[in-house]
Amino acid sequence: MPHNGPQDNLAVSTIRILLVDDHPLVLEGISARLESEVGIEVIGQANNGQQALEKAAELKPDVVLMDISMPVMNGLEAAERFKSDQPDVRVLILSMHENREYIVKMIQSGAAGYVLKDVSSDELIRAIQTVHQGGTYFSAGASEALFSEFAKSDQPEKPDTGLTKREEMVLKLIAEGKVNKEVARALDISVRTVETHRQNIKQKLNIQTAAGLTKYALEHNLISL
Amino acid sequence: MPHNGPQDNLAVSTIRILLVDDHPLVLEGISARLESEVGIEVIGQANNGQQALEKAAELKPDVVLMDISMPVMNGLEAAERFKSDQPDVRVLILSMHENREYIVKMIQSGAAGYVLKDVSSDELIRAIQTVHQGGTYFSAGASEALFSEFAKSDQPEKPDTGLTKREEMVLKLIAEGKVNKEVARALDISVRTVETHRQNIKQKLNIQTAAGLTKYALEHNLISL
DNA sequence: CAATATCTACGTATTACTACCTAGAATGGA
DNA sequence: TCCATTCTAGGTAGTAATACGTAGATATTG
Repeated sequence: MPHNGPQDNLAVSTIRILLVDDHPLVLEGISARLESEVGIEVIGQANNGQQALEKAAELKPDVVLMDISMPVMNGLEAAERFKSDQPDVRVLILSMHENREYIVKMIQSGAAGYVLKDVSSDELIRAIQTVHQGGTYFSAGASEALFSEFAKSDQPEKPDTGLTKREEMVLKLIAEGKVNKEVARALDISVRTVETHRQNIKQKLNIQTAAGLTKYALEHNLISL
Repeated sequence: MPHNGPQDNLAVSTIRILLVDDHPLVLEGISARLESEVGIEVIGQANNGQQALEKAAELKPDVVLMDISMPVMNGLEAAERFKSDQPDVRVLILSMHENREYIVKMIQSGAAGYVLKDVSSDELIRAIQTVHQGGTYFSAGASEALFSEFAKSDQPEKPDTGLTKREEMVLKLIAEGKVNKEVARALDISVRTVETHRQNIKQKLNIQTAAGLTKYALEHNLISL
C-alpha cells in the first residue's frame, strides 16, 4: 500500500505552521519554541479565527496551531470552517481547557488534535508532526478527559439494581415495549405473576409508570437502543 | 502545575520497549527499526499475551508494543490484564486491522494508542514517544475509523420524527414517566387532549405501548438519560 | 432445621390507557 | 378565500395496568 502526500515529505520538507492566538505573548513564546526546531517553520500568525482562515488561504500552511477562545471567531467555529473550506489544513488545538465537552466538540469540528497548554516543547513538536502525517494527537490530560468517558459510555456495565434475576428479566421485556400478556408468554408464566413482578419492581425502584420503567432500564443498561 | 513521572525523563533516559508479536519476522523487523533510534531500547520480546505479561513483570518496560491477534492470549485480553495488573505500563497496539470495533475495544481495554502496521518508522517512534509521555496516539487510518463514528454518536441531532411540536412535547413528558394527568397539568390542557395526542403519536410512529414510546423518545434524542 | 428470599399465582377494586370516533377554533399557505 | 394542518376536547367501550392483599412451592443459607 504505497503512500503519497505530505506523509513522505517529512524528511525533505519542513512543516509549515500558522499560529493562531489572541495573546501576542503566547504567539511569541510558541513561535520562539518552534523556530529553533528543524523541520518546523512558522510561516504566519493570526489573532483570531477570521484572520486565521484568510491567512491560511493565502499562505497554505500544513498545520494550523490554534487556541480555542478568541474574539471575532473562536477556534471551534474556525475549525469547522477549515474543515469545509480548506480540508487539507490540519488543525491542532492548543488549549488550556481540560474540559471534555470542549475536546469532544473540537473533534466534531474536525480538529486533528488537542494539546493542553502546559505541554513540553518536545510534546508540542511531536503533536505537530503527528497531525501533519494525518494522525490524531491528544496530550495526556486531554486523552484522559476524553476516553475516561468514552470508554465508559460504550461499555455496557450492569450495576446492581437490587432486582432479582426474574424481575430484571420482566423489566427488560416491559422496557422493550411488551405488554404483560406478551411478557407472560415469553417467560411462560401467568399474567398475574408478571403483574406481581411488575408491582414489586415498581415498588423497589419507586417508579410509577411503564414509561418510567423503560427509562430506568435504559439508564441501567438492561436494554439498549 | 508541575509534572512528575516519565514525562520529564525523556531527554535523560531511554524508553524501554517490550515487543510482542507472534511472527518472528515482524519482531525482528520492528526491533531493527527501533534499535537504530536513540532514546529507544528494545529490552525484550514475547510471542503472545501470556508471555508479554510475564516478561513485563520481570523487565519493567515503559511501553509494550503489541499485536492484537496472537495465540494463547490475544492483545485485547493482554491489554486488560496490563491495565489491572501493571497499570504503569503503556500499551501501544500495532495492528493491521483498521476496523473500528477493534479500535474501540482496545481503548476500552486500556490501550494508550493504536498504530496501523503500514506506518513509517518515524511515525511509530513518534507514537511510542507519545504514549510514553502519557498521551494517546492513533495513526491516520485508525483515528479516521474511530472518530468518524464517534463524532456522529455524540452529536445530539434531532431527526425528523414526523410529529408536530405539541406531539413531541407530549411524547417527551410521557417518556419521562409522566401519566396523562400530569402531562395535562404540565401543558395546561385537558386529559382528553393528551389522550388524543397520545393516540396520534402512537399511530404515527406505529408504537403500541407507553414503554415503546419512551424507547422511541430516547432513540430520537427527545429526552436524555 | 428454621429463617429468608424468590418465584409463582390469584382476588378485588380502582385507575389508566387504548381504540375509534366526531368536531370546533386557530393558523398558515396556495 | 379555501384548504390543510394543528391543537383542542369530548363520547363510548373495552383492555391493561395499578394498588393492596394473600399464599403455596422452592431454593438458599446461617
